[in-house]
Amino acid sequence: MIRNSSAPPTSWEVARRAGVSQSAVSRSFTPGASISDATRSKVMDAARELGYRPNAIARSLITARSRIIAVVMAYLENLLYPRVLEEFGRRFAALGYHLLLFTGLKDRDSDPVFDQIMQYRVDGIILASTGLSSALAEECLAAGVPVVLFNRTTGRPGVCSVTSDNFAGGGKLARFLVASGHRRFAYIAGLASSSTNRDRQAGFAAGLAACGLPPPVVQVGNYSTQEAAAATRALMARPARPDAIFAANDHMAIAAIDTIRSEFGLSVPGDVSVVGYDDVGPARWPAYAITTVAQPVDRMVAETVELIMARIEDRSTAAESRVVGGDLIVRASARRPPRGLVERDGQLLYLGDTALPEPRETDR
Amino acid sequence: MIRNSSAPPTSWEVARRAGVSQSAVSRSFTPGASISDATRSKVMDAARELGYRPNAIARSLITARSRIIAVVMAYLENLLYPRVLEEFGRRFAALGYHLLLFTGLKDRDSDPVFDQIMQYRVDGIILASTGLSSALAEECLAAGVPVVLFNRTTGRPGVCSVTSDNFAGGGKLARFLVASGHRRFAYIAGLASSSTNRDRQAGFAAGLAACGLPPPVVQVGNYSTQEAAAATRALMARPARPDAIFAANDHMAIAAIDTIRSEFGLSVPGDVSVVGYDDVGPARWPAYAITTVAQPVDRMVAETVELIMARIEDRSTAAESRVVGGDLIVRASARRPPRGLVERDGQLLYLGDTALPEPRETDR
DNA sequence: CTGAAAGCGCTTACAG
DNA sequence: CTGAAAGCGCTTACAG
Repeated sequence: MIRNSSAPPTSWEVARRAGVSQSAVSRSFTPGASISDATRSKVMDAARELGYRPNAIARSLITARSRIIAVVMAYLENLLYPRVLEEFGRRFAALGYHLLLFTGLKDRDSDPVFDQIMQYRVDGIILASTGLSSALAEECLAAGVPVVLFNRTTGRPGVCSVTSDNFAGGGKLARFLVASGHRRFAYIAGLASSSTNRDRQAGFAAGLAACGLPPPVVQVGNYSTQEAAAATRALMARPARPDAIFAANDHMAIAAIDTIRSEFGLSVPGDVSVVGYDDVGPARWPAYAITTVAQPVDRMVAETVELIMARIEDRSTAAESRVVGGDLIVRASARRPPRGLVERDGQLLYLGDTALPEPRETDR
Repeated sequence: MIRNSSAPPTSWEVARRAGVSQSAVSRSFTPGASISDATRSKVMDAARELGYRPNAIARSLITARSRIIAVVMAYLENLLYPRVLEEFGRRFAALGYHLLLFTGLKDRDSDPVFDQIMQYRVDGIILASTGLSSALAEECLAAGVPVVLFNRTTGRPGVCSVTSDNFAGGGKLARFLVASGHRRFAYIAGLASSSTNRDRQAGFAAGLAACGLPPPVVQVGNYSTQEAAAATRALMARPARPDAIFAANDHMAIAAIDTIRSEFGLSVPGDVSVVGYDDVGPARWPAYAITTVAQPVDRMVAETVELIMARIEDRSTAAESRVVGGDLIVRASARRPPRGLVERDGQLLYLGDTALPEPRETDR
């Protein structure tokens, strides 16, 4: 590999060495371009000798396609998101797209972040774990850049989103806990600004209502370990201690279980049942064994990629909200109901009890 | 905001609207460029009206600086890496740099990944969690792109790296366990190709040797939950069951603890002590409370950023390997020694026992 | 199939 | 301080 300077070689240098035009070099690296085998192989030889790689930046400029997708994922502490990120990495790599990651941001102003994203002329934007979702989505819409909200929705129509069926999931958990004989229900809420949190809570309350029960006592955990622990303390200090706690995600359910066991010396599920949402890795660890509603990450990522790619192909494609279902996976953090359990693929699922009423969206 | 077409406005359009030259527009967006306040404010007004943002792609092409850093992080399952990623995001954003993330890759060939990275003409590369480190580092070196290995080293001199002092950490754990009266030592190894794993093991063995003890029994866990569980089973099935297990990282220590408790019905640390490495979030969860050596993530990230930026400024800067120390944090997963414990910042640390010999690098 | 040429949207000497 | 112009490294009609 011969290199005359420290700068990477250009298509002109390859052209000179191969004895062809610069256009021929470009065509050799463009799948489907009209070029003879003989020319292409001369070019490829020269390219190899020089260590040439097409400059994606220059290509982006002329084609107005960067093949870069911005992913905004402010917080990675909840293991759901790292898993999601890996899956996005895999899928987009297979399509020849790359990920520009915006993480570790404090939730202040959305404008600077958005400016950065737009300056790189990304082909699409995925908004996952961020308090900025709504504001950013708004700006993307105005700028005409394809955007998909992942694991959240916004009131604004015209914005694509992919979520699991949080309302139904909350309802399933309510019926599961009622069927297991619990009587005093509590909910540890996530961020108030999160649609996912609101839907889970609404579904939970609707599920209880359908069974003739009042809404749960609510304490706010804001998806944070510290705040969820504090919320648990507040709940456990009540005169009428709850016997079933639904934490808006597994990450907070872990904090709740730890707090109940280590600070109150009580047993989970002996004294109080705790259920979560997501089915992240630690939910499966024997120390927690959380009964939870699974979010089908692979499926959700696949749908998101599909929505983004369709809108990159054709920007006028109408907005769409995809909702995918998730199973209630029964483990050991909550007392179990006498019936309705089914084993599938080595996992115990709760499919419901026909004796119990099913809440509907209209109950919301 | 007026927009005539769907394409974002260019500096020419801003120039026309502001009644100045295109150069003036460019200068208005270049900090330190020579431009009058009057002209700049005319330009800024026009830019705001049109929704103009400089095209970073075009800028990159002409300046030969993309302000993009590639981060290769194949696996995010170990929570250390998401935390590291967030910190990189924060620090590079503050410097006006962006992260192109390569994750979710299977460890096959390094070439395709490297090709992708190079096509975007990134200004620097950080190689963190990947089996491809050595091969990729080699290619970066050949291509003259600044590269820093994070949490690993390569035999090759000339490659920058940032690690914690894994050898010393392994030694500290050995002395800690010896001082606590353990006699039968085991090591659950990470990937054989990982320098971090090798250093921890070497330090552990050297620490034991300095106390006149033989090397630990070794089973390989390859940093995987499944394999670490299998390794634990193999260790616990031995006639002379170990009374102290050092898992090469916390992620595997968790699997070991779960396996010992749930499959063997034994107590940690009552029947067997388990120690780890990293001090990731779950190590602090009461259910595990892992005694572990902390990796000072913020410090390691800061050093990495410093190394990368210095080499972006001046490519001829000589390679450097930075090693930062980490404390042994004492929690409840291992029996404690009678002395040498000190409380600092609300954490219990093991500072060593002067009665015990300290292993040295030369013992390796 | 091939090459000469225009142009993507900027930055930056250069001359005034 | 300002503008005209060259040029970054490509893609892609256009003409042959």
